Amino acid sequence: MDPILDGLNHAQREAVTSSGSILQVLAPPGSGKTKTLTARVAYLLSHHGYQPQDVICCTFTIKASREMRERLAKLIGGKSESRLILGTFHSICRRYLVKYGYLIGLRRGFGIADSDDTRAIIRRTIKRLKSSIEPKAAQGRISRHKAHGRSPEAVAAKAKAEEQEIVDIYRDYESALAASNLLDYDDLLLRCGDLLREHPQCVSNVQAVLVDEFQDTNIIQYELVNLFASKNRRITIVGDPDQSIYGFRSAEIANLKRMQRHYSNTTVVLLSDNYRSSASILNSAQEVIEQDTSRPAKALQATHSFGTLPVLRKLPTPGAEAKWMVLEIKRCEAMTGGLLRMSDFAVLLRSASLSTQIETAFGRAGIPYKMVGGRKFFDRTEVKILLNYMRVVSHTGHSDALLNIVNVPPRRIGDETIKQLTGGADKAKVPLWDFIKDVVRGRRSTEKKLQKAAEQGLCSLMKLIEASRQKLQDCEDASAPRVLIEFITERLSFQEYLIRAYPLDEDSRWANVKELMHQATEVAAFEEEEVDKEMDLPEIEGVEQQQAHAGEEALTRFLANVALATEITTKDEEQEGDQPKEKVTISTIHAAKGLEWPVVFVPAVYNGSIPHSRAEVVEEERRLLYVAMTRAQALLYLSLPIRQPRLGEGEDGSTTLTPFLPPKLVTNRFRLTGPPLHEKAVYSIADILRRPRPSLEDMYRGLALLPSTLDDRWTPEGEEDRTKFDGTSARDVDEPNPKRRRSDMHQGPGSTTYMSSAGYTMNNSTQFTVPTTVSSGFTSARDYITANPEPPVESTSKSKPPADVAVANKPSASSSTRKDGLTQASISNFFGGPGLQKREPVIASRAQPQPQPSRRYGQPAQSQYLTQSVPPALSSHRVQQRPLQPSRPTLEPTNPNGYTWMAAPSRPGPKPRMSVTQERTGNNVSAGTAGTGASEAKPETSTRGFQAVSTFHTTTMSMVQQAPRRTLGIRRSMNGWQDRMKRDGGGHVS
DNA sequence: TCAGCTTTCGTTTTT
DNA sequence: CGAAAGCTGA
Ligand SMILES: Nc1ncnc2c1ncn2[C@@H]1O[C@H](COP(=O)(O)OP(=O)(O)OP(=O)(O)O)[C@@H](O)[C@H]1O
Repeated sequence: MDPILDGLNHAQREAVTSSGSILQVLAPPGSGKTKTLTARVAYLLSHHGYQPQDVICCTFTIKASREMRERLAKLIGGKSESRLILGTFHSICRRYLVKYGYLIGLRRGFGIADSDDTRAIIRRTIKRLKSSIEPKAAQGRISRHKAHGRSPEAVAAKAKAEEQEIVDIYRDYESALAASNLLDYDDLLLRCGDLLREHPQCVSNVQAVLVDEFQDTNIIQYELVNLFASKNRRITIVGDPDQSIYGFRSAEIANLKRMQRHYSNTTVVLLSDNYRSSASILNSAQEVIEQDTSRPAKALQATHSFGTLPVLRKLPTPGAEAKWMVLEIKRCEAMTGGLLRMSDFAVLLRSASLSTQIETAFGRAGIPYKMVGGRKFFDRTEVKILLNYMRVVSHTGHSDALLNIVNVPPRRIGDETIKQLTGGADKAKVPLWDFIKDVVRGRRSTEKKLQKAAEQGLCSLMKLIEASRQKLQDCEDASAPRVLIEFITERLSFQEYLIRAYPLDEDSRWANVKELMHQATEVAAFEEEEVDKEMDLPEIEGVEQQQAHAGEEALTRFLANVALATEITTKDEEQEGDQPKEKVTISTIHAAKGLEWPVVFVPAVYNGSIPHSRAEVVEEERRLLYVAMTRAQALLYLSLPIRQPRLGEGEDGSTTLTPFLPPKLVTNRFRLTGPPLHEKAVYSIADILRRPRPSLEDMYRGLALLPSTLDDRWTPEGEEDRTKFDGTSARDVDEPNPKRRRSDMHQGPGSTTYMSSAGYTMNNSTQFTVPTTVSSGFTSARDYITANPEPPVESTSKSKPPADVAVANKPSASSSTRKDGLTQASISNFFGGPGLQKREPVIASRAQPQPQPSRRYGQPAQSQYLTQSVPPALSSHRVQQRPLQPSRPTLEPTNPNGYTWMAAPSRPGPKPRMSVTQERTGNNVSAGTAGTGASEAKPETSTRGFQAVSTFHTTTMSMVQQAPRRTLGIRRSMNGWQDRMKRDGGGHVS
């Protein structure tokens, strides 16, 4: 068998081997589109005899390109993958323009205008034109025009009155770019289109063109695809309309249809098997996307088991939300016996700005993370300064870069001087730099005489730039970027400057400078390794421009890479051990496109965040949530703070759950707290990840460090669980809730205050008083447990105690050396005991006839039964007997389109129904919009009384802090939580 | 006129 | 919190 087709299913193979010249692979997330595309590249090379340099493959991000190159290296080997023309549209276009741009009159050594340049230029012209348009808005509209290929003239032609202003700015902006020899992101595509239209011979070698994530291409990119393929007309694209999330950047889903219309011989292959996510995750995501009624129904079939039901968690505040993630990550890590590592977790955000609280919480908890997307390394001011120096050195006509550094570090060149200089340069119609040079040399003068100090400053700047340019001339290899950075930092006494300017964090800023140097070095090394990184086309007489000067070339390329880079490609930062960095990923949803993680958190799913308050198209926001959810393989956590202080001015800051998660969907497809992670749940995770199941011993091992084996630090309604505190704790909560405070004052500590903030039934409230009252008096968990060997009777009968509570309450707990009553024995019970290990394969593959939410196994009673060696089937029977009264219609695990349950189509009967019932009762909270926390009164009891009990072991331990500077150790006071909160709130530590 | 300080405002998503 | 505008002493 052809190794290329290994591990592909029938439909995938069909796509890979299709003889169709125009091929569209349309498929839902996780169906192996990228895998298929990669295989097709390999297939075309090996079976059609195409040369790698004759194949163009466009991915959406640089990261995706890298990954594909790596995958191909494994698939075909022989280094031929390095000759592929593979990259983002922008980087491929840049390569063509570097080689052939002169054919369309492009000046050599052009730079790329990043969004800062763009913004600066637009701001300047708006000021000059005295326009009242927001720079941001102007920028967006100009880019939109460009992305549709509309020149200023074209816009002007049919512009309405108010558009006229934009046209002026647009024109001005274009000429400013030209003056600085800059191309912006849109220009890269546009000009490359121009080039290939006028000189198709540049791509006359191209045999095949492949595009990933085609649903996110814009019109220009679509045209580019056609131009690339103009010789051989062999195009393969993969995409998924449901995952189109770049409409704000003028991406058009319609390109799919457009292509079908354009090429009547288009072959369309649909894939429907999902290999990534558990069926329960898929179900919920599917229901989200199906709310879009304009969308045609699509087949989507899970190949994995039902797995663990996704979580929709409510928490008091964003800060609590972040802490909750910390706890859940630690809980998952500790309870899965080494199955999950830090790099298996991802936090996906609608906006990068949401990351701050998460980052601080992770930092305090010692959870290693990396932030991708959002604020970029190359955007940091200190880095930016050096880069701008390099840009000026590389091309002195780059006036914007020059303006950015002309007075950094301070050279006594202020607003007035700058006004004189730019005004003079404008008048003389020469570039700013030339004008400055002339002024310094006394060949020209400004209207008003410059101050002496300013002139001196200009003089020293000129000397520096000239010296740097000389340095560059002398450096004739790829090390130029690094040499220059070093030279400039040296000459500027940059480190001293940083110390002076940023006394608070000069060290981290200097570290960034070091990192920049490192980046420059890496680029150099990279170049030497892969000389043929830039493709060469021996084609026609289109001779590439003489490489001019290797040093200059390396410099422009470095700067271009910086402008096009999303994140730094640091191979192995923080050495600190030979381990490859194990880190949680924090990312924007956009940047997570195409990726997958075993465990995914999507915080802040409230109205205003997603859909974003400024979003133009709600459907796109829904797709965004869909994309985020479908990144998860085994565990999916959505969450929201019920109060967001910064939101809504005079309001109480309460949030509303995103409309994309209507109550019915939440009730049916989500649980409200993190799942119990007992043996079977863990096995199911392992199976979905296709990893070996951890041993029970390993699973026990981590437990000692956990404050709780359950997600019970907050109530399912998202309030502080008062049983975790004594009465004074309100102020220890990171974001004190004013309401809560007030009620504290009225009712005094230690009482049942917290009920006032949640609409519990009386029935429940009587239960609450027990633990709450006790908590202020008892001295140790064990005391309490021995004093109350059994939970309150009604609770046992009416509610379902969390699994580990049942365990913790067993008398055997008293033998524990732990004060929380968690013994090895009880832990073992929790997991069902070693004896049970082999009893059932558990939810495994699609062959498994009964899709049951795995959390069923986590039901409290269950673990008790398990300890008694009752087979799961039986225990579920027992569970069903419990007096459950779901207040809502019990749902079939329905699935309108009939695909969600296909993982086990054979017997959908009563079983699933029962499981869903359990879901409901397990989390008896209002599934409705998260409002003020008023939950519906429900007949069934809550687990409150038990949470209190479980609290007792919870409170005794606090997490072990790994990071040395983060203090803490194992804490055994009854105030574990409380102390921790204090610390967490208080920040600094030893 | 410059530099440094305080104040204010607003905060999507990305190549 | 970071950028940008405003204010004030040198
Ligand atoms: N035939 C298969 N058998 C087993 N696993 C597969 C198969 N095809 C794909 N996978 C796995 O499914 C996961 C998703 O694959 P891939 O990333 O290619 O999907 P995708 O359709 O591109 O997803 P997205 O649309 O989210 O980008 C990967 O882990 C991949 O290894």
